[in-house]
Amino acid sequence: MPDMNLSSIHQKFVIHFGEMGARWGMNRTVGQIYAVLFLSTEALCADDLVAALGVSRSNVSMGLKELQAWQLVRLQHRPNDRREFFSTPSDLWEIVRTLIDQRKAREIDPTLTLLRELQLEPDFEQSDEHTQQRIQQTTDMIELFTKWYDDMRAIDVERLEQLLKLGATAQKVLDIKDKVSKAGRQK
Amino acid sequence: MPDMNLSSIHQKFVIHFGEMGARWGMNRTVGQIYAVLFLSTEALCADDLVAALGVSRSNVSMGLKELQAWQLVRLQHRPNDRREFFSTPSDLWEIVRTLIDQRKAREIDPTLTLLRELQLEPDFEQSDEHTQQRIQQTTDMIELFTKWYDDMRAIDVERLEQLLKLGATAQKVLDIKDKVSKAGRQK
DNA sequence: TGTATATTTCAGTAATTACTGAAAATACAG
DNA sequence: CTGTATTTTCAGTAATTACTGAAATATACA
Repeated sequence: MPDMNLSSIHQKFVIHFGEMGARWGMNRTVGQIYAVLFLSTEALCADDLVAALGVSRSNVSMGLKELQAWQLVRLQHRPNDRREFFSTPSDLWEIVRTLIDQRKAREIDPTLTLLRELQLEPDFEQSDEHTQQRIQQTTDMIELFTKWYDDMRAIDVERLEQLLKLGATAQKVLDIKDKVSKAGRQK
Repeated sequence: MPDMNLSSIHQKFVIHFGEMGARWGMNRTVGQIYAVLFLSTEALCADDLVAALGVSRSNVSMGLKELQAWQLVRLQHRPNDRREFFSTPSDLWEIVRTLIDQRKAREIDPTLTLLRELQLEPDFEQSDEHTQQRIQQTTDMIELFTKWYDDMRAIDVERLEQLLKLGATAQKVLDIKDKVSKAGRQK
């Protein structure tokens, strides 16, 4: 990182998210571009990012393309300026949702597709019990998680936050519900 | 993949998890080793994996080391046999928990540490409002998720499964709880 | 249309990561 | 100890991925 005319805080944040980005299927530069945009008060153009990060213009261009593919950045224009300016959604929940959606689409969904295909193959029934079980278990678990996630996606942020905060307490509430319905059935 | 004397089902599964492994901070071979162990009825030794995957002995050795670091495989010995045999936990929930724990420890926890450090820096107060907010928001969100996950970790699998299956329904139950407690307060 | 500005593409190169084979270390039975 | 089976280490190499600069393309508008 040669340049980086960023404050100490920004610099540390950007470097960290560069490293993290690398673990998340993006690369360091992509992570860093995102971090700069995330902390920036206003939308930035490609050259701003070149200045901030000290990487080549073409690298920034490719990085922005990738971030657009992930739907993690917004593109906007200014009057009398033909440059493109980029920003991140101000709502962090939206960012997190997008991230999960994208990773789900790239990793979970193809896996689920494969697992279902395997179960339909003629060989499947002939494979050993254990293999069948493993594939079934995995399918079931992914379906459980994805259905749950779809549900969570649908409810509004405030309630979702409430629900997450409750954590294990929720379980206690459900126990009560359970007892009540059992009692109902016994009548 | 030269060798692979695996059934068609196993082969497809193994190749897929190899590709996925690569996106998950492991590499292809590590993913493939894991997949073979996951589907195997019995524990396997390093040479079994060499035979199954057609990669070098040293590659398998390194892969197994990494899987042990992730705590994703179990090591066991057989009487009158010096070799080490490896297997995966039979309980898929345990595997998933380990995976989440490990990724949390490698990605989330260091990020949280950094964010907290940034907030303690003298520069923090001087940075612009937006930056402060972003860092605060991110910290809060990570804390929300990690606390929720800790809660979920603590409850037993059966109830967790029940809770996940409820999904958005849980929210309705909580609404009722909410109304009840409000009514109580009004008394 | 031409020109200035902005963005993208891409071949070449740099950097990183993965893999191998050979040698070294370890474990253990006799 | 000695010999043998097993695992690990590591230097060298292969493969992959990231990055750059230059050229090509696109865009706006005079």
